[in-house]
Amino acid sequence: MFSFSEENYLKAIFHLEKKYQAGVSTNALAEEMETKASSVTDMIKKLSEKELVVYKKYQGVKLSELGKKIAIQVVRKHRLWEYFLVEKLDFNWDEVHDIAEQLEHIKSEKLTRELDKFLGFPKRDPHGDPIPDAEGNFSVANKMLLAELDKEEKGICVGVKDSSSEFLRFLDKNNISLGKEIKVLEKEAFDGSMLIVIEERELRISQLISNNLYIKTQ
Amino acid sequence: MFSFSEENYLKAIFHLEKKYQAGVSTNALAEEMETKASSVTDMIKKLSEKELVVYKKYQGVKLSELGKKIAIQVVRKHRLWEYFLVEKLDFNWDEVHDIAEQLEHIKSEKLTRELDKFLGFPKRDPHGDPIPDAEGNFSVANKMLLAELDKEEKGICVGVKDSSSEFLRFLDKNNISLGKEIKVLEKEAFDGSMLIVIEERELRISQLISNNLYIKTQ
DNA sequence: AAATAAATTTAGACAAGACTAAAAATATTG
DNA sequence: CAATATTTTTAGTCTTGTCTAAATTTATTT
Repeated sequence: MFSFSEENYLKAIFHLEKKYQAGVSTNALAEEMETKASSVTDMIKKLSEKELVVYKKYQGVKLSELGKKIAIQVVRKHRLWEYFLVEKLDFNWDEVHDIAEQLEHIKSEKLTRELDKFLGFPKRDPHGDPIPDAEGNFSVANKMLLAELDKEEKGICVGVKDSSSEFLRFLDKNNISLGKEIKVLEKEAFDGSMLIVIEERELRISQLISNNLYIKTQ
Repeated sequence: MFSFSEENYLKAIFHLEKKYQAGVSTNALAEEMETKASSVTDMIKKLSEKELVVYKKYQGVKLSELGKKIAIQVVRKHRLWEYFLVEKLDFNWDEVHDIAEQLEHIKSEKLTRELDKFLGFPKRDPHGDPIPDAEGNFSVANKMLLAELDKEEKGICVGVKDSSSEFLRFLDKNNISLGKEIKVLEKEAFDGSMLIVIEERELRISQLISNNLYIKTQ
């Protein structure tokens, strides 16, 4: 059907469209794909001929309806496999990305459906990102950054913005993980740090941390 | 590490070596890989340069120790995934081959180890073929063809020789599946057909069938 | 608004893996 | 054992996806 490379481009455009609704620039895509701008131009032309993207020279690129559909299926597979690796094979949530990058390209609708069923139709992957259903619908999450919470407000940890191994290990070390409730006790205006309660423990975290933790509020 | 194509060639040579111990011919490999002899020559040269195979012009090809190790790992992954698909995702044993052909190339030693553990270290895949362990050892199977059994002998169905969908569906229809005991009641010298008992049912099967069913004897 | 800077595209090249057609080596046969 | 047939290899081409370097377009300055 579509090559790994084509699928990776579609997925990258899908993610970048959130930030650049007007159209994803060649350079932004090149950076995301860790390749050169000229290679991106080449690939965009091919995707455009296949009507997977809408492209006008020098104007950036957007996904077509078809392109978006395919991108979402790749994202769906990626996140289902991540869930599988963590929940069934005891992987740590900072180890699964590279393997899921491979597994997301396995072609079999039935496999994806059956995997979803086997996992109990999970709604979020181990990083808290929503898993689209078979039709491509996200059961949307009103997640926000912990940093946006005010004093005395609370929420449930549902994901991370920065998913680097370093950050994930920091969270593990401090026993911050998905599903746990976090309450803000104090916010320090001076440096943006906050004092939080998690599992009865008080913890002071810097703004860098609270800016990279997603929580779901009631 | 190695490309999908390289891994597929190594696997094909591994399988063909059972039949052609003296060396696998270019044509045999071309047929197995469903490609042209000239393409095979090209690839063999590359594998030879990487010391994955031993090759002398016009003399056929054999796996090196390294090549064999890699081939066995691919076979291991293929069979573990087949087992996963049938046992965990409720696939039928005639549906899993094409998907396992894709999954066998996923690169992660940890994934393979964890999958093996998750599945309970199975010894045979759904077609009855042995699954090598992490070190590449087959816990060998003394399987034989049902056709080789004599009157009044019995065995346990452990696999198929022909794994075409047609054959597998025939078996399902007649409720012949892995793990079931089969006893030979009569053998007809004239046409090679036999009368067997399986789960208290008597069934007459042709020699074509008994020649394609592997059983394990005590 | 011209001049410079930045972004993007084009042109030409390369590696992997495949193909066709032709040449060379090995096998088989009368 | 020469003649024919078969197998295998070589030579040259193609596609995919990438690259560098140069050209072109758009954006930003002064």
